[in-house]
Amino acid sequence: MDHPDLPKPTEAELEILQVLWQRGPCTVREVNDVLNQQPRPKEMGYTTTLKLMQIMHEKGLLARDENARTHVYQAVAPETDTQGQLLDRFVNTVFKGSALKLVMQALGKQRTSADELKEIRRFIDDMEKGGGQ
Amino acid sequence: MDHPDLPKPTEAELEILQVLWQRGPCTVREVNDVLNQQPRPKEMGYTTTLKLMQIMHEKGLLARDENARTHVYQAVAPETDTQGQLLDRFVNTVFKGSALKLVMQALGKQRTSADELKEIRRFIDDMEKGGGQ
DNA sequence: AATTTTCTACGAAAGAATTCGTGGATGCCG
DNA sequence: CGGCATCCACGAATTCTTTCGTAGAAAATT
Repeated sequence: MDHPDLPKPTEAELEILQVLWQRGPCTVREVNDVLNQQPRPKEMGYTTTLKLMQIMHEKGLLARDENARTHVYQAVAPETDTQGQLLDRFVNTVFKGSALKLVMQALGKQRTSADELKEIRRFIDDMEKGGGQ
Repeated sequence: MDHPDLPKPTEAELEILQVLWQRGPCTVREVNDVLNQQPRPKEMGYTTTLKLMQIMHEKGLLARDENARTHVYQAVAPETDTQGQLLDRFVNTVFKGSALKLVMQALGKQRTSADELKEIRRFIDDMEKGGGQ
């Protein structure tokens, strides 16, 4: 445990992280291309992406390899860690801390497939046996 | 269906909504007091709360009764609607649309009580019987 | 009736997050 | 070599959010 704990990524930063998590280390060009392929309100300029990634690097969100002229970036924190952190925050601010309410809304809202429901049930079984409390 | 769809509330706005959802129609003074009772990084000034609630009113997030000199505000959208909207957004941006992943993280991360787990199980049972698909 | 308190309105300041233009360096191609 | 494309750095402009000071009207207090 020696993380100088990373700041909460902003919306735009999160989009970039998604790309890096999904595709592994990338150049700014790659990230920018991917972002602009996927549907978005407004095209994102190259220098915008660049600037964002530079800031993220300063903040410690991204590591980069500067050996080649074209730098290669990658996410520092693994996806699930960040998801967990954001989820905590979200549950607290939107559901006043009740994970239960959140889960029920999530299950109710999206039409969850029978398979998924089964999987969740299995998951609950495991929790009750194993790691309870 | 005639909502001019409400904008996504900001963090600060969400705090105000929480108060209004919990306590029903309130004056600015009440909301401000409640906010300052509950633990927060920095005391919120009265005019700050006022301004925020005025803006929320302009945006259509709050309705207000201006009959008395002291206006009374209330949330336009019910809590669960807003939670649902934010949840959708959140699932999409953070979990790439997989409600399943979100649920599993939520259950795994927070230590969920046995009672809560039971309740969720019951909920799943209902879903499988009733509203599935 | 004069003072003090409580309210709204308004606008501007302060802060964050995002977008973009420009300049200089490096590599590539003719 | 000379132009052209690509990259990084930097700083400024823009936009969104939050905070606050001030002013004037209405109510309450003395």
